[in-house]
Order: sequence, then structure tokens, then C-alpha cells
Amino acid sequence: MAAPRRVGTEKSATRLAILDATERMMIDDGYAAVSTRKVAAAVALTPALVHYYFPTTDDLLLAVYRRAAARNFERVTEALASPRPLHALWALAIAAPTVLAAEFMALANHRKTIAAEIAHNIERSRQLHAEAFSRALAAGTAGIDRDAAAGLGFLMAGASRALLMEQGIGIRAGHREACALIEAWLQRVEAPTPAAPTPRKPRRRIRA
Amino acid sequence: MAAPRRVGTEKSATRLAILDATERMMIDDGYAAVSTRKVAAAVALTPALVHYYFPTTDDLLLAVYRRAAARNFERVTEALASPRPLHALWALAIAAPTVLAAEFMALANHRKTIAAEIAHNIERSRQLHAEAFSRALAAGTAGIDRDAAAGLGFLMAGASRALLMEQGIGIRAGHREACALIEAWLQRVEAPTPAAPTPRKPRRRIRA
DNA sequence: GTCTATAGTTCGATAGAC
DNA sequence: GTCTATCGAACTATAGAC
Repeated sequence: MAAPRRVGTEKSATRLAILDATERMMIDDGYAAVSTRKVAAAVALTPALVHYYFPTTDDLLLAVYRRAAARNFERVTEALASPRPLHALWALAIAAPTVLAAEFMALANHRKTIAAEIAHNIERSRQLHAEAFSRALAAGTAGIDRDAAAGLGFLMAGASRALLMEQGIGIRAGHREACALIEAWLQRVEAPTPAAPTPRKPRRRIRA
Repeated sequence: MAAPRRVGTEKSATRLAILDATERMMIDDGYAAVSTRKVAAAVALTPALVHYYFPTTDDLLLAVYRRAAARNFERVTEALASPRPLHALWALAIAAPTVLAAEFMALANHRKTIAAEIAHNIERSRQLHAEAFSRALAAGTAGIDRDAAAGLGFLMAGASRALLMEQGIGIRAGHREACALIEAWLQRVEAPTPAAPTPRKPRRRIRA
């Protein structure tokens, strides 16, 4: 029935180069700036070849997303295995290249395929976050229920995303203070491991 | 020097119709979908006329932003004047059409003119938020300093933005819990006004 | 204020040769 | 796997008539 159109293999070096160039372009100029022609130019190849590996432009964008998401998922898993998972998750969240994430969120607003993919990924990642919070808080100070853990997981993710997005366009108001708040809170619920006995540098105290 | 190109007046009904159509289009299909031709078609006019009112497409997008920002600023001012400003700000934040805001944030990532405009607006609005938090917390429970107020202002804004953005693409994980957390907190720092003496409906308690 | 007409780009996607 | 060649469409922006 459908025309058996030829498509390149997953492992091709060319394919990877195309993905790299596309990702770079999205970060620098936004998803709207991505075109098969410009991508082709960036890797010194022809537009037709881009279509050989990615039949439609959506296929290309989706592939970029999948790769980035996998990369990120790996980092989250690592963070969770660290001695202070909450601290690690936070460090990761404010270090990750969120420009790309923001572009995909925007893209998702009018491409249902991508929206579904992103939604699925974020929910999976949030699940892990919630569990980490649950564990840390159970072992910690006050009695906090599962609901609170899920809520806090979301709040941390939201805060870091907003932080990076605003930084990207030059906003700084309230950032330092918000970070201080969050970090103080993390410090409270996830004390340094007994292995590395508290260095006792006096720490700026901020209470909420 | 520069060619004295003709431009339509600010008050024109046509101009307003063009702005409305553009805004609608941005919300529905994203900023990348906006083109002078499609906007013109939407208002049953010719592309040339759109360029008569907005010489370049950027001018058009910027005008849409300015109008939306002014509208929002007005709402924030109203919220601040209400008996429970923090509650009002939160209600506003999770009700506002953030799809549009998200589109502009994404757009700002590669249009410096717009980035500057957005940055300025957000900082101005955040300043108001911080002051509201400062006032509410000074009159409230614990001793919280100005830094914390600024940080909290940011966190609330970030949370609501993330909330709406994710909702837009179908994510729900952690939302209910995060809202509960925030609303419980608001309830604590900004009790119902003495005028309306506490109704004493027992309220779900969630502690953080 | 609104139109017609049009120049000049850029784009997605495909067919088919090598 | 990579290319040439190309169709058909959409876009921005301007000039100038009405």
C-alpha cells in the first residue's frame, strides 16, 4: 500500500551529524529556525540526504528530542544513586541545557506527536523525583506524606525550569533568593552523609 | 534619511482586529505559525494591509506582547489591592492564559528586542510580588526577611508557569499535590480577613 | 485605508541517477 | 549513501493605484 520509501540506518555517522547540527540550531535559533535545507548546509550535505534519514521535519525534531531525553534520563538515574539524591537532582536541574527543553515545550504546544512524547517522559522522570523525595523525607525531620513528596518534586522541577528560562532572557530578580531558599531547605531535609562528617562551615541561614 | 513609510494609527479598528487574530493564532498554533498572510486571511483582508499597520512581522508580535503585558499588569495591580493579595496573585497566576506567555518566552530566546521587553516586564511584576510577600509575611507568623520574600515571589511565579505549561501538553503528575502545598502555605501566612470571620470548615492539612 | 501586483526568498518533499 | 534537479507552495516586503 504505502510507498516503501528508503530510510537510513540508525547507526550512521551522517545521521548523528545531522542530529547534532539540528540540536545546535534549535538551541541557537529556536525550533522554528530548523529547516532541512539549513541543517543540510550545516553538515555540508544536501537537503535530500536529510530527508533520506528523516522523511519529514517532524521526524527529525522528534529524533533530536528522543536522544536528548534519553541522555537526561541517564543523568537523573545517576543523581538518584548518589549519596544525596535530592541535592544531586537539584544540581542537575539547574545545570541542564534548558533552552533545548524550552524549545520542545513550545514545540509541543502545536504538535501533538511531540506533546505526547514529552508528557510521557516528564511523567516518568517526575515519578522518580517523587520517590526520591519520599525516601529522603521519610528518613528526615517531620512527618511528610506521599502527596507532599509528589508536590515537592514538581515544585523543584518547576523552579529550576523557570530559573533557567528566565536566565536565558536576562532576568535575575529573585533568583539568588529563591536558590538560597531551596538550598537551605535541601540542607535541612538531606543532611550531609555521616561518612563525610559535617564540615561545620557556618552557613547562611534562611528560614521559610 | 530613512524612507518615510506609511503606518496606520494606533486606534484603528482594523489594527485591533489584526492584533486579536494574531493573538488567537499564537495561542492556537504557536508563534511560528504567525504569518502576515494567515493573519490577513483570518481578518478577511490583504497581507499588504497587515504590513501597513505593522511594517515587519516582529512589529506585529511585539504589539501583541505589549497589549497582553499591559492587560496582565492591570490584573496584578487589582490583585494586590484585594484583601488577600497573595491568594489573589496565586489565583491570577494559575488562571492567566499562559500558553501565550510561553510562546513569548520561547520567542524571546532568539529575538533580542522581545527578550528585553519581556525581561523588563517580568522584573517589574516580580518587584510587586516581592513587596506583597514582604508585607504579608511581616504581618504574619515567623520572622522572614526581604530576601525570602523575593525568593518566594519567584517560586510562586515559577510554579504557576510550570503548572500551566505542563497542563497544556497533558501532564498532570504532581500538580494536584503541588497546588495543595502552595494553597495550604498561603492559608497559613495569609489568613482570611477578620471582616469575614473564619468559616471554620475543617481544612485538609498538609504540612511542609 | 485598502487594494492589486509582484519581486525575491525559502521551504518541504520527491524522483531518479550514480 | 549521496547527489542533481525540480515541483509546488508559502513566506516577507514593497510599489503604487484607487
